[in-house]
Order: sequence, then C-alpha cells, then structure tokens
Amino acid sequence: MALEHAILVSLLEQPGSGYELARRFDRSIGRFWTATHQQIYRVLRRMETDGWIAVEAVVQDGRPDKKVYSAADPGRTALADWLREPVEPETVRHELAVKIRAAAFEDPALLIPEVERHRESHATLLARYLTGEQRDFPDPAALGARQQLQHVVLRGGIEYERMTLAWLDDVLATLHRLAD
Amino acid sequence: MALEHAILVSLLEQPGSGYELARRFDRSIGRFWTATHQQIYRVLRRMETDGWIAVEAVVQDGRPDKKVYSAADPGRTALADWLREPVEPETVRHELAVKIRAAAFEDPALLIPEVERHRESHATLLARYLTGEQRDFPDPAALGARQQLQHVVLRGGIEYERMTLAWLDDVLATLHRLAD
DNA sequence: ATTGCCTATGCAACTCGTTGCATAGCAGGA
DNA sequence: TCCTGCTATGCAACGAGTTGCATAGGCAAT
Repeated sequence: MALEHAILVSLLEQPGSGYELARRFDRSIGRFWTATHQQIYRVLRRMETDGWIAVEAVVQDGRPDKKVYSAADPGRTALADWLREPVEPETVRHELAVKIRAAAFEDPALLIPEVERHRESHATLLARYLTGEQRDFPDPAALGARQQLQHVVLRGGIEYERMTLAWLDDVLATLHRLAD
Repeated sequence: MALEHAILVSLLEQPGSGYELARRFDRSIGRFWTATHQQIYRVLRRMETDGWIAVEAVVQDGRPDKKVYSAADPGRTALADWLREPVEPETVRHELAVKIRAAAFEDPALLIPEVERHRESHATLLARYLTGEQRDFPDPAALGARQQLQHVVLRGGIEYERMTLAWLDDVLATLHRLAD
C-alpha cells in the first residue's frame, strides 16, 4: 500500500491539512497516485493513531478550523523501510484500450469522438505540465536534490502524455481507415 | 466498471473457461486490464445470472471438467451501450514515482538497484511485445478490422514500454548525478 | 434574497480487488 | 516415491476505493 507513503512524502515536502492534501492529490501528486478526500481523511486518522504523523489544530477566522498534519519520526522510519523494500512494476488500467478492442464487434467509427475527447484531455494536461515545468524548474542546472527528483518525475508525466498523444493519433488514423 | 466488458470482449474474440480467461488476462489483455482468477470467477457468475453470457459444461478426460462461457445477445447489447458511453481518461498509479520523490528524504542512491530492476522488467516486456507483434501481425497491410484494432492496442503497449525505458534511464542518470 | 461555490471534516454503505486456503486428479522429474 | 506443478473452480475474510450525504460558515455574483 502506497497511499500512506504518498501522504508522508507530501507532508515531508510541506505539512498540511487533509483538505490541502486532497487538493495536492488533485494536482501534482495525483499525476501518479490518485486519492479522494475520504481515503485521505481515513488514512490520516490511522497514521495519527500509529504515531506516523503529528497533528496541530489551527483556528482560522473566516473559515473552518483545520488540523495541520506533519510527518513524525516513526513515519520517517516507516518511509525509509518502505524505500528499501522492492515494489512491483506498475500496472496500467486502460479502459479505452478495452473499448478499442470492443469496437471490432460494433461500428469502429463510433469510437472516433470518444478518442478525440481523450486526445484533447491529454493535450490539455501536457500543456499544464509544460507550463508547470517552466514555472517550477526554469533553470534545471541550479536545482537542489529534492527539486531534481521532483523534476524527473514531472518529466515522466510529460513523456507519458506525449507518448499517449502520438498513440491516440495512431488510433484515430486506424479508426478512420476502418471507417472508409 | 470495465471488467465485465473486458471479459465480454475476450469471450467474443474467443469463448473460454474462467481459467482460460485468467490466463489471457495474465498475458494479452492484462497489458491494459489486470484481474485475478477470483475476480474473474465472481464476475462470470454475475454475468451468467444477468444473462450476458451462456455457459456450457465440457467434460474433459485427464483433467478437471470446465465451464466454457460465450457472449450472449444481452451481453453484446450491454457492450454496445457501454461503447456509446464516455469513459474517463485513465489514471496512472505509479508507486515508483512516489518512491522517487520519497528518496529526497533518504539516500537517493538507495533507489538505484530498484530502478534497475524495473528497467529490466520493462525491457523484458518490450521484447515480448515485439516478438508477439512479429508473430501475430507479420504483414500489417493484410489485416482484418479486428486484427488492426488489436494491433493498434499492442502498438500502444510497445510505445508505453519504450517511453518508460527512456524515462527510467533519465531517472537513473539523475540518481547517479545526486550520488556523486 | 437566493443561489452557488469554497473551505474543512466526517459517517455510512457499498463495490472492487487481494490473499490465503481448499479440493482434486494427472503428469513429470529427482 | 515424493514433490512439484498444471488444470480447474471456489469459499471466506479482509483491505482498498467510491459514492452519496451531512454539517457549517463565508464569499461573490445575480
């Protein structure tokens, strides 16, 4: 299970509340690990009981109070242990690929708008990544270790989106060929 | 939920038992949709109750009897309906990426053997895909619709593995730089 | 004024997915 | 001969993840 560890990393990078974590998961971390606020709140409570994280109640005015979490020593130890354990290579779950094979038993042209939608959403994401790269890593030569590691993960996201866009073009060409 | 649909596609391509489906999911379909035999048996029973698939008991000698499933009309209809519904763009769950960001809080060099293991496993998979492509699609110009769609999905897998390999090299270079 | 959105946390119920185990006959090798 | 491994199906229990809903104050726009 990596949700605990993803949360720990996020809290080490920057302490925050469950709500803030949920938003980070919607943005940066969610590129490679998704989680809803429900999951996050539940896991935070478990991690707190286990002593992995410390909590501090923060009174705000104009908005609801929040609980700011930060990584505690046992959490860091757990993270270090996990880093030493091998993890399985990731598995992909690609619903669109199922659909493409399914299209052989229906009209393949039916899929064209769907693939185009996907293409657009990947193009948008790629554009966001590239903007973020410009903003956060303008001078790659002058980065600390943490930034270099964040950057290489972002480059992975960028290359994934580029590859996916090219593949979706390939898919569209195939579907058009079959529709003629 | 796409497991039902993935199973339907697989049964349309070729009827088979739960066991055979599980093996197909380990090989070809598992590239983009994984499932254990437990999940498959459970879903098959549900699909049978719903009338999506038909079952025929086959007595074998020298090995246990099996139940051979095939797609029924209501299943085909359900698949056609699903094809017309939009699906969400896939989400990636990349544990290694979490580890890479976590490495900033430990010794980054620790990750090198792990990344190399992943690199090797992706290289092996790519080799298998390429061999399979040679075997199943030797003459891309002479393929029917079904084969063309299967082929474009396989090309997606191939490009994914190529991209991942290049990225893992990038990660290794970054880790080595940080270790100096 | 009302509507809708944002911050912030949480419960309850559900489905999906994993893990460990069980059965059972047959084949092949040490 | 025993052990391992393959075919074939399944139960039981658990853990992960999703969905719908609830509360509650503040802010901005219509």
